[in-house]
Amino acid sequence: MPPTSRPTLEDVARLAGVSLGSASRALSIPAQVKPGTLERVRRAVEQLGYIRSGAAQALASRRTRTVAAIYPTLDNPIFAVSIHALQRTLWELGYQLLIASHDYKPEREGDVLRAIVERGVDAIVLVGSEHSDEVFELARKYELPYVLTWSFNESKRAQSIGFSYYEAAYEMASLVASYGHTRIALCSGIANGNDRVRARIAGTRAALKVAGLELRSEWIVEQPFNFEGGRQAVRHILSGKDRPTVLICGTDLNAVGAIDECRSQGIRVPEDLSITGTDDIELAGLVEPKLTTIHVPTVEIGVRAARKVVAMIEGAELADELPMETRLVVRASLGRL
Amino acid sequence: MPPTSRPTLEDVARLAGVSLGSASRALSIPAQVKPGTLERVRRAVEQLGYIRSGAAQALASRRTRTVAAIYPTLDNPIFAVSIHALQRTLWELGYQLLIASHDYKPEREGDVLRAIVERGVDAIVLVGSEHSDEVFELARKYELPYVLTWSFNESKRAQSIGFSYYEAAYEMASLVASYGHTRIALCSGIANGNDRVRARIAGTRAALKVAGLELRSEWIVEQPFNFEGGRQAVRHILSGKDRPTVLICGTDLNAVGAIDECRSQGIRVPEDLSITGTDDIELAGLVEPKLTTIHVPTVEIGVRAARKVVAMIEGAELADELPMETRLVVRASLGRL
DNA sequence: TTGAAAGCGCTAACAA
DNA sequence: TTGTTAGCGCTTTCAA
Repeated sequence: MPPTSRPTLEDVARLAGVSLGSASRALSIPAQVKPGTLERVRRAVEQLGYIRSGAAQALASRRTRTVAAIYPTLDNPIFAVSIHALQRTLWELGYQLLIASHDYKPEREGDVLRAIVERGVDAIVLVGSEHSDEVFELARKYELPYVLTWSFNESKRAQSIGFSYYEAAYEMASLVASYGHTRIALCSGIANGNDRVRARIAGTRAALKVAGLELRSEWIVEQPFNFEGGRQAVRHILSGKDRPTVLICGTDLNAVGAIDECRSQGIRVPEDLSITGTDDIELAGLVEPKLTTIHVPTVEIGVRAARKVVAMIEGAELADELPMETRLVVRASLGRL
Repeated sequence: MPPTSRPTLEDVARLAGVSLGSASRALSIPAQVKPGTLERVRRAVEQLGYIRSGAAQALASRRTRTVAAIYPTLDNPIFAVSIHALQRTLWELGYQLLIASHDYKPEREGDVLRAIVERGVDAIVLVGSEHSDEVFELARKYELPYVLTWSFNESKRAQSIGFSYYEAAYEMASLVASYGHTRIALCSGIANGNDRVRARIAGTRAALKVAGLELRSEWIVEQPFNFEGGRQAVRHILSGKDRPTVLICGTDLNAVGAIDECRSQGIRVPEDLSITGTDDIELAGLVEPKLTTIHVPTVEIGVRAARKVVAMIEGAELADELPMETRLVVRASLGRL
């Protein structure tokens, strides 16, 4: 017979014949409670099917045991995989994940964060290192620990878990140059409010400069990170009178879309146009031709972000993070000239 | 100068020169407050940078304005897209999304739900109609409204938002039979604890029966819903002495994996083996050959689940749901015999 | 190790 | 329309 309304800790204490305080301690700090008492509380909990009230607990303890994450979007596979790892790891550590997105509209992030703060969380996970002042102020004001993910930054002011987009882009551009390409286009993603995109452009440009090459501004194509963005990029570079021999894409999604557009326009990859990606999603090894890309530690970012953020909440000693490794994956979509 | 600690409603009331009650009402039910009072409260809120405490609000009002969703996994694109829509719609309706997964281990779902109930949410979104008794009991005991998504079921006992997997599978199998295939294999997904998979098998079998065909048990391959599962399915059906002429896949992910395996084994699609998918993810139109598949209302499921669940929370009148439409998408991967 | 009691910050019923 | 006040269910001193 379940009681008509949700049992409270007081019900548990009464049934167990102990005080409210002891019942609370039995659940939260069992080490401070005699085995006998513990056992009686345990039995009462079981008998009543008691479940703590998170709201009351949160109000009294000022801890919610939940972490919020704000992503640009949830439906990019790179984020979906990482979010999955984040959620699993948080779960193992005893935390829940509250999730939100701003659809690549950085200006909305403040509102989203405000709603989340109102809801109550112990810490937040953000993507990238560029956020509005409002975001950082809110975090400071409410003493919310946060970790910046995906892009690693040296600055000691914030914890970050990720890799250097600059370095990754530099490596790819160097590889492309070493294959003899001189006319190089970049499908970079949309730079506004996105530090990763800007780092990618800068890294690409730097590597080309070392090779004595130039990244022409008309060949930097800003497109969303999806298949269609890749298609558009191909259309764009084909519309000029001069044509590049390679298109470096900021995500594999763009690259796959670009390959598809080439196929429908009868352009051979890599013979007529080489295409490279970034991320090394599973699909990269499945398309024809297989994608030359950069492997990034998608799952590991989720796992480490979870651990880091929990460590911050719990006031643990924080090891200094190092930038994570990326790795060129050379496959057929990049040809030699 | 931000105050040293988070301002409370009492601080707001004091600054505005009104009572705590009025301040609360100004925020929650502004219609019951005089414009002048409202304005003073509004200014005090702004001046203090006040943000409500969700925990206190939840404790006093017994509402968290949070909805939980439990998915098998977050990194299947079909779920990622739907979750994104769910989150967006909930956000528009003023609710936050707490998200969890059980990695296709239905037996873990009870534990996950327990933790969520403890955390406190106003309602839950579940995938499929098959759940452990524990799940339904928990929902009942804590009077948690829930909606079952993806698979539509007639039963009036629960609200569901989705389509008929049986019908969808039936249509696909009918199409396949009408193309002259008689030796038909099915990569179904893993049936244990998954009503959608079982409905798919039943629907396929029923359609074939009408066509005078049989679905051989050795050609029902249970594999996870990912690329590798599709690859394995191809290996499996090639290992028998008798070979099917078509492989119907339960997800496009399987189908794409299957196509890839065929390519690496030198099997032509659809000449040597036809392959069909389910879901009509964006990728389905990008692979070679393009996938014959079933379009399912991925985004719409997320949107309607959000609306339904909020309606239930807010005690609104619930319209009867109808099964959602699916649609065959015929492309090149299915050949005629 | 335990019990008593004072909040945590808000909502909602009631009275004015 | 507003103010007053009693909780919501827990944690956490403090004393015993």
